[in-house]
Amino acid sequence: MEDTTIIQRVAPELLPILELRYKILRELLFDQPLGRRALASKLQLGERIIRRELERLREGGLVEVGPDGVRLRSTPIIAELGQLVHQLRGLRHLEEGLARELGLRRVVIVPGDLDEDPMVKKDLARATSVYLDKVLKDEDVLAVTGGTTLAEVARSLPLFSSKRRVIVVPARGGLGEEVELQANTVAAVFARQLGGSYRLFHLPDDLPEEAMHTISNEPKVRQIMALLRRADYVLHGIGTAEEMARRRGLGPWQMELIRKRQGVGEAFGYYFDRQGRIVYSTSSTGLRLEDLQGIGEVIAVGGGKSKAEAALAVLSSKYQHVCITDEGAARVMWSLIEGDKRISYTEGR
Amino acid sequence: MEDTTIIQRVAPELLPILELRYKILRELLFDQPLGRRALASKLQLGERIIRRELERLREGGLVEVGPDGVRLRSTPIIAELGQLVHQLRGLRHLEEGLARELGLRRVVIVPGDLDEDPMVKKDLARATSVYLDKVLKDEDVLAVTGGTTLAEVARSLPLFSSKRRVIVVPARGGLGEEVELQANTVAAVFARQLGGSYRLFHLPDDLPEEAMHTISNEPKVRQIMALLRRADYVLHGIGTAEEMARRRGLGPWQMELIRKRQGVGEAFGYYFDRQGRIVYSTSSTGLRLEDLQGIGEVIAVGGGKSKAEAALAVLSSKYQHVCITDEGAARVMWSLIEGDKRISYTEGR
DNA sequence: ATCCACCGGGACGTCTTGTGTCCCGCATGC
DNA sequence: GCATGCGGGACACAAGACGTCCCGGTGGAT
Repeated sequence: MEDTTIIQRVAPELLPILELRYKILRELLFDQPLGRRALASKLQLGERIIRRELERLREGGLVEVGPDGVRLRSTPIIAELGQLVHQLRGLRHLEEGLARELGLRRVVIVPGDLDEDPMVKKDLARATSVYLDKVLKDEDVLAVTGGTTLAEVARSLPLFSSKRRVIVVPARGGLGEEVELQANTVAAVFARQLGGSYRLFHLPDDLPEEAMHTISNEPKVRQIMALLRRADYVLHGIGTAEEMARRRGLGPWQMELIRKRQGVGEAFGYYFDRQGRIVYSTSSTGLRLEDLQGIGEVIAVGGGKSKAEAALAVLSSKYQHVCITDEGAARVMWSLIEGDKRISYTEGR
Repeated sequence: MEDTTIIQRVAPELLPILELRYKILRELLFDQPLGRRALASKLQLGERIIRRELERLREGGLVEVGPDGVRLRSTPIIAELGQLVHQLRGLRHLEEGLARELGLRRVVIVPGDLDEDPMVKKDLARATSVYLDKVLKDEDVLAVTGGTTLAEVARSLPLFSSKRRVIVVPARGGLGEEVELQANTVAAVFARQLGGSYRLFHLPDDLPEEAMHTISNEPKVRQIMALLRRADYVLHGIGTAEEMARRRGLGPWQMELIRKRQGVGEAFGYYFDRQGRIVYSTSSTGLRLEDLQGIGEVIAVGGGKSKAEAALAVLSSKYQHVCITDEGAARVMWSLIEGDKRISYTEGR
């Protein structure tokens, strides 16, 4: 295991420290001597912060301080520090790049590839719980879908630092899958692990539209729908169009249509092409896509190279705010984005 | 340059953090689950400290916390962390080992070997100024000898974080060397750099004993001697017996006597063998060896493989409290100590 | 020679974080 | 049922971080 990997796991707080000092040293590489007010201004940092950091850099023999400002004492180490920072940042670059390209608030990437290592699902789950632990507050409403990833997330919730009195609601109805993977069950496990409460949704997710209309007038259903629409957080898995079409029991002509229209990703019964455009939809009970616009934060979770295209499709729909994925999927997404840019550039010439 | 070397220079504060976390994880390797009060007790640390560290280790996925205590989640990383800590400690082990073996309060080692790289003298000087910066207070009295190393130290004093109103006194008289290397000059440069004051010692260091007696009754000389005897710190260089005998102008029969008696190191006109026993002495003006016993802290500075034996001789005399040296000298000192131990062991059987 | 701009160092008040210590409810073993 | 150890919560106090301002020094421009 690389030293940088150990440090990332054991003392991740080193990175911001090194980043800051590298920033200062690099600035001095371009222009020296500089005073700390000038450095503070250039780097948009507090004067006191710069003073503290310069003190430490001086103690380490990297700079010397004179009446006219600060000078470097050792320049070769700066490039090597830059490389170290880059290594420690590791997936941080990719996280930030994808967040920027996809217009997301946050991307969290765990090492590995779910396609190659099933244990990565546990890491995805752990990262999701850590994230939720940071954002969830008492009395928040959390809507969750089903599926294997979210079931694993639910099992990981003991990682929470403290009980949280949230209301957990299934974001969709049952899909005829194993009871353990249904949104109802996931919601119940979530709630129990968090010390909160939950509401159940005793409906299938694939009713005919007429029945859907009739049932949506039921008071209980309206109540759950109202709760769902004001959820603070929605947590949902990412599926490929093909996989989800099969799970929803779509017929061959429907699947052919989706394929023909190049649908690759699915969420909430909607099928998206690579650009995030809806190419097909099935009615579904529970939250609909347009309901997501009123949600505080929509978190998509999923990993594995094979799901990268689906993830990109779903995320390009601009309904999500946060994505938690693995390195395998992230790298493929990045390549696809880069490829898209090259095509756009070629088309523009 | 190794990553660990970069970290040592740019963010040395990482080491105590990793050491602490390694300590906790290693304890759990032996015995788990453990509660934080038990860990606090075993490791002699505050309960709140342990709680904070466990929180971070939990966030990093290294441990999991249950109602019955803390368990490890990932054991292979612990051995690797141990190796990383060992690497980061670098010369710290040698510093602590030598301090222990020589009964010193502190040993400071800078990388490199003065015999191979003259720049190491600058590093020795820098380390000495950093050390003095930490210990010197206003109104302290500092006695300094001469020589090239201390002249370099004097030039390095701008590294001090703030002016210090200390009184600097030459610890000995002139030796007929270049004026720049004389204790008087070194003292003056020290004082000027520190913003303090200094006293001069207008005497040669190698007067005949009768003249020494006569002059020691002079009021001015008595005054300086009184000041020297109550010095808070003495800073002196380390010389080989041969080199110093030559500088002091000793005759061939005297040098032969020192050699015959296996004198290898010299300080304050005293010549020591490997065990720190005095094998010869010349009268000298200024501080005498026995005066050192009343000094708060005696700091010896010197480096280079070729001086290791001399350093060991001087330090074995038990007059010093702190030693600042380089890695070249330190490693040879360590080997000599280990060799002494083997000889003692063999002789004991 | 004077003025101005920038420098480092000093310092103070406020805010944030760290730490020691204690307590509560839970779980387990006897 | 009791004792012991657990994690989590919380509070008071201590320590450190930070923002902000000021002073004297330095050097360049006029």
